[in-house]
Amino acid sequence: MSPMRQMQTPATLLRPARPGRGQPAETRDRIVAAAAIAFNRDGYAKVDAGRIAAEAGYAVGTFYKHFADKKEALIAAYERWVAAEWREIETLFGASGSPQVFARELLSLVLQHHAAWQGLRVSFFSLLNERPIRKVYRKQRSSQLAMLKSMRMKNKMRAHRVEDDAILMFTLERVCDAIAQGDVTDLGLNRELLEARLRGLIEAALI
Amino acid sequence: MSPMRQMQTPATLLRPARPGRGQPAETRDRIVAAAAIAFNRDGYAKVDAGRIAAEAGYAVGTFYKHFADKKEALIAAYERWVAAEWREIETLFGASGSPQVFARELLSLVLQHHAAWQGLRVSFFSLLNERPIRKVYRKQRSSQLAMLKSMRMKNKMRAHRVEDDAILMFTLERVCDAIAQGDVTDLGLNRELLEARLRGLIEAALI
Amino acid sequence: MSPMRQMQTPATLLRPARPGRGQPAETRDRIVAAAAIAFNRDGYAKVDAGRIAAEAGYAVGTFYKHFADKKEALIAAYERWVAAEWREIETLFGASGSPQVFARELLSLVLQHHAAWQGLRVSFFSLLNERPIRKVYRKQRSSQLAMLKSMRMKNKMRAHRVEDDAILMFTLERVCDAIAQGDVTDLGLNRELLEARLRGLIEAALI
Amino acid sequence: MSPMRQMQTPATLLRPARPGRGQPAETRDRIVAAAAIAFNRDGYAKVDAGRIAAEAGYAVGTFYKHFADKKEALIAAYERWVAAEWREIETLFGASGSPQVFARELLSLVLQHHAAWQGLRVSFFSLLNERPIRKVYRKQRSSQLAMLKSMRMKNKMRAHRVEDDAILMFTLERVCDAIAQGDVTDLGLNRELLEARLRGLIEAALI
DNA sequence: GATGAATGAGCATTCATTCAT
DNA sequence: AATGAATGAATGCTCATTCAT
Repeated sequence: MSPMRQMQTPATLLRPARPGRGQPAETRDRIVAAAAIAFNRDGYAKVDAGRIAAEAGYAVGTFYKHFADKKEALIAAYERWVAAEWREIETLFGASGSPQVFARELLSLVLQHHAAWQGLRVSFFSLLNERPIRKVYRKQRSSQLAMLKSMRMKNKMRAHRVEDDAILMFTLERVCDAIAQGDVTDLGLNRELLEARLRGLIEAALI
Repeated sequence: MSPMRQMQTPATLLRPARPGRGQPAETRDRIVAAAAIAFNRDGYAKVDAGRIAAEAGYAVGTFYKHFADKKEALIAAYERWVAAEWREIETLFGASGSPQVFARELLSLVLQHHAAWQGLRVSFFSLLNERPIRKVYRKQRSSQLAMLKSMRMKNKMRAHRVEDDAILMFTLERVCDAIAQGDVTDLGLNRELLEARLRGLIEAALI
Repeated sequence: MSPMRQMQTPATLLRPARPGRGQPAETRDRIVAAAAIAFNRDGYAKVDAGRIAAEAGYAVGTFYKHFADKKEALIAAYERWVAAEWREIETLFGASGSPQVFARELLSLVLQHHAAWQGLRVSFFSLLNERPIRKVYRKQRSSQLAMLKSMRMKNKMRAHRVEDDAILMFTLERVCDAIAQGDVTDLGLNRELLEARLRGLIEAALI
Repeated sequence: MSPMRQMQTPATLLRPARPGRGQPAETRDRIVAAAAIAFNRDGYAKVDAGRIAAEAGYAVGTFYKHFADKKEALIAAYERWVAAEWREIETLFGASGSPQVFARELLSLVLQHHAAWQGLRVSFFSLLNERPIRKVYRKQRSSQLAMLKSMRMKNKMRAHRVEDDAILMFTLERVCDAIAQGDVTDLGLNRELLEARLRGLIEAALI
């Protein structure tokens, strides 16, 4: 997971045989990472806390030291995933030049993320009717819209409606899911064209 | 086990009279209907076959006479829901006059359906990584695109790309979900404006 | 099952479409035959009454018209099997000449029967602790010993102890089971030698 | 679910104190012992894992921590039983003097074992057509034959065929089963004579 | 005599969670 | 901080049996 740490000191000196005790935050982090992978691979319902813990190198008890329940780990995994995606989007935005280039790179990024973490997304959305999940979901959405807005402002783009941002976001997300899940080719759609249309929508929003 | 009990009271008093035999198709239908409601209300994972059966007026065993497993009932419920929605859409399309009217009515219909069956949709999509669910899902999508196409043709609309239909469909669906789930107001978005934009997209597709 | 009946009259005149009503004894017989095959193939616990009925060409209800419960069908199937075996043994005994020939033919017959109906035997013996099964089992054993005795008497063989008959019977049965189940080759035993020894035991009993 | 309940009474009053953690091996052992007794008493099909666990002093879950399924517990119980029997036989063999004494003691031992564990044996053999059961069965048989051989060798007995050992083993086992199950007296056989014959066979094999 | 829809107790198995060590 | 043995409620599913038609 984090090969860097192991290079600083001989691993055997730092760690007593099994995982051993480390910074709580590190432990939590490893578990979140393992949870993300497991949920993504097998789906929320098919992964049990014990398995996540084991894959992170710990015992079940440790899992429950860090999370009140399984759901909490899912939330943490999802939040981390969203944060990572938006961090990259912001980087992209800061770096790129023309709207065309940005649109191309953004789409490519989103497609990649959705393809790689499809299962995690499905896991999260399958619990959307649970209070805490919904709450987190809305918080994310809200901050995404805010980011979009600030992105546009920084570039002095012309006034724009949040509603249009929202529609763009939903469309982009939904279509990328479809592409990532392979629906698109299965339905006989031309992926190139589809992507071109999406790029067009993004560009239009940036002017 | 305790044959004595049977002597104490006539069997007819002990049992609330069998529902009596009916057409298997009717029975199945009642169970599908009950399943749709239950999944929608509580979510796939929280409903057990026994409960569905009971709500339909039968015993568990009867459920399993008609469905190989819980998943099969979910599929049946979902298919029935989709079919109902598209039946109404077609009726609408046949009846309405101007694109404006049609767009307004279509949106209203879709919003209503999504609001009413949000939980069923989430239930279905939460199993999207299971082979049979995905298969059904794709079949549905495919036939929806075909319907869209034939709808456009009947009205001699100008040539149109399937890809654009697909994007419209995804956008409409996703935004309606968001509205139906209450995200929209929660995010401080103007629902009226949002709906207006969607109507605009629909109208544009119909010309 | 009984092709003869069908030759007397065009089947369509005699039988209303499906199995139709026939002599109760015939129906019962067909079910017993199907039960024997099913139990033998899948084992008592894995066969359900409905399946037996279906394989005999009837519905479950019919099964329970003829048998109080599943066990009863097993008993009937087993009894029929034992009866068949001993009928053949008696025929053999009546026909054959030298003890050597009889021993060879008897062994061959028993081996064949055990190999063909191993699963039925296991099914039956798995319920040996149930009262009715045990009762039937003892009745069978008893009449087998009686047959053995009368067989020996008819041939004016020298006085012999029932106990020796019993031991022979058990040995023959047990070793034939082992051979039929393939244990023998699996254990690296020489089947030819084993059979020779059994023939020797049979011959010794006949002198 | 109902946190209220926990406020009404201290948890310690509600729960009969956990058995506390013990060595996993000990736990497993207790469960195997309980399983042997339960299967022997009621038969494989009539015992459920929960009952076995309870009789061993644990909850169902603990049973499944140690065994993949019910079958596995049956296998463990049977293996333990066989091992115990052969351990005693070897002890007997090492200790005894004349073949006559050994034969008498061996027969007595086997009779006792079969009488006491008849139900466990029937349980095991009722699953003989399942792959894992058969495998275990053959392994047992194989090692039994090997033990017999080594026993004979240690005593410089004259060369002997494995096949004869096998026949002796099967005969002894089958007749002891019959005696243990009470068939013998029920069939009007003289148990003394029967046992005498068996002793004779054993002695003959030892010279 | 035959049917087969309906029943529901029964059972195997899982897994989130706890807590003594 | 970490462990992992133990818990037991929950759930999916089966199947012997009944009985109205």
